[in-house]
Amino acid sequence: MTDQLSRVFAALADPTRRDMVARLTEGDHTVNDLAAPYDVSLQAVSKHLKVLEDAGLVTRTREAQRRPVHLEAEVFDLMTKWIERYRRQAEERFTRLDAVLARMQDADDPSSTRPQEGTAS
Amino acid sequence: MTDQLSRVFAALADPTRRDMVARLTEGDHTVNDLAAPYDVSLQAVSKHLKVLEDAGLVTRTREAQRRPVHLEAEVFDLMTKWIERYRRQAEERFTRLDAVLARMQDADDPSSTRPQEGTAS
DNA sequence: ACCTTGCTCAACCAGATGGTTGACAAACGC
DNA sequence: GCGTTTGTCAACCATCTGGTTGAGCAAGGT
Repeated sequence: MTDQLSRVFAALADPTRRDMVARLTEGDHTVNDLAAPYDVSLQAVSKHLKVLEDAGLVTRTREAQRRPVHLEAEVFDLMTKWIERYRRQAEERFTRLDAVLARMQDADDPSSTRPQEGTAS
Repeated sequence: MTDQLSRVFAALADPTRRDMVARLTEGDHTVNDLAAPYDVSLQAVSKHLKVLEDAGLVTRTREAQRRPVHLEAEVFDLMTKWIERYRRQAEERFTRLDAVLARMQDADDPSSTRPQEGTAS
């Protein structure tokens, strides 16, 4: 699971991490700040942040003794591109299938007026 | 990890499964058919399909002794919605931040370049 | 100087994941 | 009926994951 796309999907497969990302859209947060709503140790949150960081979804800088976490929203595009590509492809196929079904029904239907000949050669 | 969104993300975090989904956009495939390109046992592929099925990305029907696998592309919307929602939010904040920075620069003397993110109302 | 705050690293643990092999079921071809 | 094709189920195994606690480090506050 070395490629980034896999890491991004894996990172967002966890509800806690998704919630963190959601909250980071409001703006940067410190680790303690992020950890507050969850009923887990600070270390667990730190681990979650490492996962998000390795996926490229987040960066951590330094500011005094605090380490503000910043969302890198561009990575979303990676996913969106993948998803949209295949969804579009699936939809196109679906449309083509509809066309095929329509033609089949046309050819099959005894009451059809059959205004055209068979498959054009 | 019981919610569907988590299962969908987790399912797509594996390159083999993503490739399967990609190939299924061309149309339904049998399990053997799907397994062909990969250097793993048929059982492993069967497991991958179970993961995709549990995520709602795929359905398996029966047709003679074959079990054609069918892609359920609507589930993509679940992800797209989540992603787009937060990406939009992040971008909006980004825009607001730009506005704030512009105002700061306007108010401050150009020489003063403190990178302070003080509580702007 | 010393304590507190904010956070990470290391070690450990239970459970999930992704792979294997072996057995078996279900439907067709003969 | 019998074997073949197609695929699943079960058991096992190594590794990854998400959690824990304990130790420690870096930067301010006093």
